Amino acid sequence: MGFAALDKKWQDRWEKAGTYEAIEDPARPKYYVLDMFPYPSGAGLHVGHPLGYIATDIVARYKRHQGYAVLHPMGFDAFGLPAETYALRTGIHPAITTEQNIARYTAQLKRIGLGYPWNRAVKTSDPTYYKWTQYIFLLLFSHWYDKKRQKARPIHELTAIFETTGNLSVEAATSYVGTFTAAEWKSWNEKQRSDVLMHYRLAYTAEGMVNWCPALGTVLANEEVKDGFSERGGHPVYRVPMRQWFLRITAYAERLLEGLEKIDWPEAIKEQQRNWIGRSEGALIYFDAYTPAGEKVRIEVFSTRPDTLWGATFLVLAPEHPLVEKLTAPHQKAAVEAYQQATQRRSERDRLIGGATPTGIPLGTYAIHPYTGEKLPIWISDYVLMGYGTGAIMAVPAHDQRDWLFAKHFHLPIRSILAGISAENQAYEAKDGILTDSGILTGLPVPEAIARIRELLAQDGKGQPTVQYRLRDVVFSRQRYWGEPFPIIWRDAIPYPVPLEELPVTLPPVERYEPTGDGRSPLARITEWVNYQGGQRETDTMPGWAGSSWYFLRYCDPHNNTAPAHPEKLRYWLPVDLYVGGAEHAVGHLLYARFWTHFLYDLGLAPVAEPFQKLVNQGMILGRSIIIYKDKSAPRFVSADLIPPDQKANYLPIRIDIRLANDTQVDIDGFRAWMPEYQDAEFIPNAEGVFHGEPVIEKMSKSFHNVVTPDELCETYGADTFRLYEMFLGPLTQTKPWDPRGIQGPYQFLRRLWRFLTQTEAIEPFAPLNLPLDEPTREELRHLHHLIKRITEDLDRLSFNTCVSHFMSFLNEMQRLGCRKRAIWEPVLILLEPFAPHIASELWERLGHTTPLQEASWPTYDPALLQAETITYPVSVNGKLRFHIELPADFPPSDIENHVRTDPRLSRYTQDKPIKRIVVVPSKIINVVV
RNA sequence: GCCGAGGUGGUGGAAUCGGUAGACACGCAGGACUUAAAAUCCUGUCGCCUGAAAAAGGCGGUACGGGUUCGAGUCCCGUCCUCGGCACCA
Repeated sequence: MGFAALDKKWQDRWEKAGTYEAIEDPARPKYYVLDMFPYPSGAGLHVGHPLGYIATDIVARYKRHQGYAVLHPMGFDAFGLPAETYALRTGIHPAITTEQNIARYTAQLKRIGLGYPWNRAVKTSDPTYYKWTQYIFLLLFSHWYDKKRQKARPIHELTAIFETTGNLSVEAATSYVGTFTAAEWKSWNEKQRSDVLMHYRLAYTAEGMVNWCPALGTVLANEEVKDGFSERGGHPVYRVPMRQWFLRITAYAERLLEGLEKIDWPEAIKEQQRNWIGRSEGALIYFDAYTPAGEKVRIEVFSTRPDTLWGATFLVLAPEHPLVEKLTAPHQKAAVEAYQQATQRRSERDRLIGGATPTGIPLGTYAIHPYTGEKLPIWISDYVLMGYGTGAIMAVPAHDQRDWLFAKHFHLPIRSILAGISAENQAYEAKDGILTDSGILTGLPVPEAIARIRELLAQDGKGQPTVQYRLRDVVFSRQRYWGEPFPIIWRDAIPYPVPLEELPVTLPPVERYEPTGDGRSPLARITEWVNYQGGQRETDTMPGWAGSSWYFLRYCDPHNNTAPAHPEKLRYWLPVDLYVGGAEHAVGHLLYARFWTHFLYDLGLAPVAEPFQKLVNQGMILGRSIIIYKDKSAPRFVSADLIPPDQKANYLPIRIDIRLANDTQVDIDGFRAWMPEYQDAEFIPNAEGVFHGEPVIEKMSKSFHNVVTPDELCETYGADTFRLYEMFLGPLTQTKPWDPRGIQGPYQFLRRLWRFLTQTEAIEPFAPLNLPLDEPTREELRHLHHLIKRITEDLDRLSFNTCVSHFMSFLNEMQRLGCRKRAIWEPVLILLEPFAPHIASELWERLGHTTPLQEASWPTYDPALLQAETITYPVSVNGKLRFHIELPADFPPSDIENHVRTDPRLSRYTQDKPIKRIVVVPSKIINVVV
């Protein structure tokens, strides 16, 4: 039976009729259900990709039947590295490859019958879209974060404050250290002011450490660097400071943390975001130190355990700490510089992992303990990171394991400040105990000591209570071609925004896609583009996640040419009620999108701060590869079932194209044709004359030859079978293997359904469907209403796999009863529509309906009908099930106990012991206790 | 090491508030139809035991060991294992 013919008929018709367009309707409640839009790669979709899309499609259709105005859009995250790499190799413009891939994706998605409003599709690489990405960037550039008001404010309000009071009264999220007065501000020139403002802007440039590989002439990602050398080519890589764009996401750390409490997301993702933000409370402590020249400087350290101040025996600075140079004694200068250089070679990531043996160098100078006046030696070590806290710590080896290791290795003193605690063999890190030898803190328990010292430090001007976040400002520039250009013009080292009316700044055509030799993006080579009205354009581009940080807003108003989206439309649709996608975006996209939405909320441009009310992570679908074994010493393949496990080492495993296998049975001729180099190899089948491969469950990938595409399945079985099977595979959130055999189940179900209702195998030609008009029996109605209840409830809790089972059970039951009655089956078609829209629509039309099935309203169930005429109670004695007892539904509950007591079967199990009591749970169970 | 999720037949999985396991499907076995195959339909399918067999019945069973309860896959405590994330963050 060719269901594929039906697919085409209905897909064409839906497209013509605009069946799935989303329409704002103030009279209806709205429902916004969103998929994580894909990056359109050259490989196309495999069966793993659409899992989430099918789930959301089902939800969208279900909500539509329930009378909601539904928005369920799709688009493409179209900027990205693969298209650029491909362009590097072939010279074909990424825009062309991207366009082709999008066309392919779109066709594949339509083939599955997904009901997207394609007129709302967004494409991040489209200038009409990235115009607004650039616009939002400029908003970030022109705003600062006011900690007092807890929101972003325009930068001109900040300069107004500077002009009247300097920065003394400003509590901002800033990297500016120090204070200035209004007079000072006014005395500065434009460049000086611009530099100061850079420390306040939410999008700013700063020197950031990057992995620079001179031999390759490019900047590398952390993942591309191994032990200081490039993964490709093995060239040395240096950590060098380069000017980069950053977004001040740290300004929103607290709100991003708090916001998690209000949203319905998987605990695992929330926890990851919490860890990523990494809030910790502690204190800044100021240590005075003297340079070899006698100058007094202040070292600020951060500690979550300020109570251990009396246990500090030395200070450690990050090698890149700005005070290192000043504080280095002359006799240590050479060693310190050598150490700094060695550190530079290693990426931050490697520094954290390495750590078997501590390394470090003493500066030869000392810091003064703020309370005891003791001289503490100052060291540098790469276990202290410049990027966290202040880049300097007070080392308390007795109560911090890292400090302990360091102190042991360099024979530095270890001093426990907890009564009765020895730190001889390891650090004691638990936050309990009573302090000793700690001046004014002596005798206090740890928690009280922490509170006390935080107050004291502030009182004495020797420090202050602080909250630190692990979260860091995020690098926002890439030295790449295929991304959004920055709408920024540099003049005399001052960045100026491109005027709004000149947006978008479009990506110019370029002849070569490689980065330039000095680590700038390919755009830097196009002088006529770079030079602009006496200035130079910014030549970096934005990272891949820029466009995906707000696309869900654009869907609400995708063609707006005067704003990212009209506030009224955003107010109607937002927030996203259900967002489905992979867990790999836990701390990337999902955090950035929240950050941007919080920011736009502050500006009144988004109606909510949290964009995604409910989030669900769909599980991965794994592939099933087939491996065949070749004798290592001869051109001979041996059937897998003939090889004892201990002999496997003598064979070379080769993955074959999954299409050459029928289950584990291998098509040998097919294999020979597929891999001609083994044309003449010998194949040894098992005793039955069959040659077997061995199945392996692993990621679906082209290189494993185990990719199954939705297209081939839709052609063979029809889109509805495919949809049903994807859902039937298991719970949405779970990782599960693709079993090619299992598709038979849903396929049989749909065929059986079709045959049973139409009484024919034939799909075409179109024939009216005459179902008996008889009154359904009570039993038939009960089955129907039971189905309605189960499907509705299971859809509400996103349990799609059980829905499919319910449909199958129901058909079994109706076949057993021989019930084809119209009154029963008509509502079932509505229930089935979200899952199998093509077949359900066809049957609906054959029943004589002229309005589309999609507009039918969802049936409701009658609880009274679910009540059976009799109730069968399981009767257990002392918890063991013994027999069943059937009672009329209206049997008075109070009489049940007596009824059971007199049942002749009971005595057999009570063994004449007296009955202690009888527990009756109405309509559930009866338990006799003896 | 820390955090999170989970462990149920040959397989995918079901059991929503604790209610007396294994729904639904795959696979497998047997049968009907067929010259045959495909397709379709029917029967069986957690293990062990009583029974010639059908019927019927008994015992054990949801990673392991305890506990709470009339009753535990479900709740509590401890142990083991698997998967995912983080990992010198002071």
